[in-house]
Amino acid sequence: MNESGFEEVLQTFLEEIKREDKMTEKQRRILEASIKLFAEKGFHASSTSEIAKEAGVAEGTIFRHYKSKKDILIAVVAPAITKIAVPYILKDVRKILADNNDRSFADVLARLYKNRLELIAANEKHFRILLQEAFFHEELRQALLYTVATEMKQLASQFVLQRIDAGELRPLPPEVIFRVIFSLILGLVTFKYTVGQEEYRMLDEDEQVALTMDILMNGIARRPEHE
Amino acid sequence: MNESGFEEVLQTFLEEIKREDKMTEKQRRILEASIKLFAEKGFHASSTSEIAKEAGVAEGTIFRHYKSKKDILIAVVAPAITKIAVPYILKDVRKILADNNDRSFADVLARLYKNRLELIAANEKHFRILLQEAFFHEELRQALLYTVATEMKQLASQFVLQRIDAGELRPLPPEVIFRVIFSLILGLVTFKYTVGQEEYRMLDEDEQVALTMDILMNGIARRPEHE
DNA sequence: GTCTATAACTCGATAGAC
DNA sequence: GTCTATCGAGTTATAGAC
Repeated sequence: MNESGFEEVLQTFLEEIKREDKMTEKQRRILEASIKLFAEKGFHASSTSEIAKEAGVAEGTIFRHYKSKKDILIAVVAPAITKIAVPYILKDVRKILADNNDRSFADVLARLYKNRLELIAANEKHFRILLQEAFFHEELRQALLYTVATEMKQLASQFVLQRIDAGELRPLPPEVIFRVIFSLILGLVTFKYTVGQEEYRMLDEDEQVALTMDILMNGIARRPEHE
Repeated sequence: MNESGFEEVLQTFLEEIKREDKMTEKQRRILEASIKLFAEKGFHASSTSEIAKEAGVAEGTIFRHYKSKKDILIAVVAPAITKIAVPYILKDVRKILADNNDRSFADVLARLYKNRLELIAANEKHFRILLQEAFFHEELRQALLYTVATEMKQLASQFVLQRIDAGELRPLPPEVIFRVIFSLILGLVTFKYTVGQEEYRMLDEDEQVALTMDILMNGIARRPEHE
């Protein structure tokens, strides 16, 4: 899974634009260069002169098409997020949830967790920048949240409800279950990329995921044995 | 709890410095102004001229004491984090873990969660900036992590081990339990401040905490009834 | 309080398409 | 000729630096 990296998806996106839009050649190159530079170094660290140079156009040309630098961001990067980043982020989730109806909930989730960790490891730099920019710019935050969060929640809730109906899970509010599942992956990622080095290596990643799944399914409370 | 806000703790810190340190009056004022401005608007948004103005010194004076703006950040703000922010963040945690030895684990945790949500709600702006700057500057990230994370983990692990020994919790690796507990509060906070408005209000905060505790203690798996 | 660099942004000149 | 996309030197502001 994740055979196609971010760059390839981006390429497809750019070809689509070329085909369908009535942009000039230069305008397309500005757009392309902006996405590239913003994704590489972030919005703030990319100057308009760099964008111009990368796109092979004069700096003035940029402002003929976009009235400010922020305009490039919201007019160009926000759609790119919803059209590139979001499908890319969700692609595997759909596949994993759809293809594994016969597996146990814990098993599906373990796959999902490992896949998320792989996805982030493979695109660490892009995630950093996306996170950083989302922190700064309300427009991008919304582009991300109202697509990724909403859709992921929907996918997960549906899956959870199925499993509740099947008697595999306790009948808890699905949005709470989703939040807990999401929290645990968020925590795994956070620990991996912050405290990371020292203690994270004490247990390997698979063990961390397995133990987390165990706690998610069974809780941490000791309970009286059955017999 | 949390009677004393961030500003008061800062004040105490500044008075201490005045008393004990052999800094010049101007140097102290630069430090004071830097912390104030960085905490208010963040590092990037605060210019050296603003700092100079706020401190009532010439801009040149700043560069006599610190060779660059980033120097101010790591030489002045990093210590301030470990001396102000960290004790402030940990204060209530200590109290809650120490004062509640007779209560159930779930009960203590629920108190802790509610307290953390209160702490963040009361200092939302400062947390935002701290998070943002930690994201950018390795030095601050370390100042935070290697004090907050380490100490909090130690406090929590100790508490968890007690409860494992007492037979209240399953004998799982305490660092994993800590990570899960931490993840869940991180998730609660993240949801509150992002997707927040819509669905978070469907269940009130106390209910969210209670359900999260329930899942943490008992898991989400349906199990055969005892009888 | 001056200096230098660099950021975002402007605008008159230009040149090829029709 | 005119129109429109383009160029790029120049403007203004503000940063950090000393």
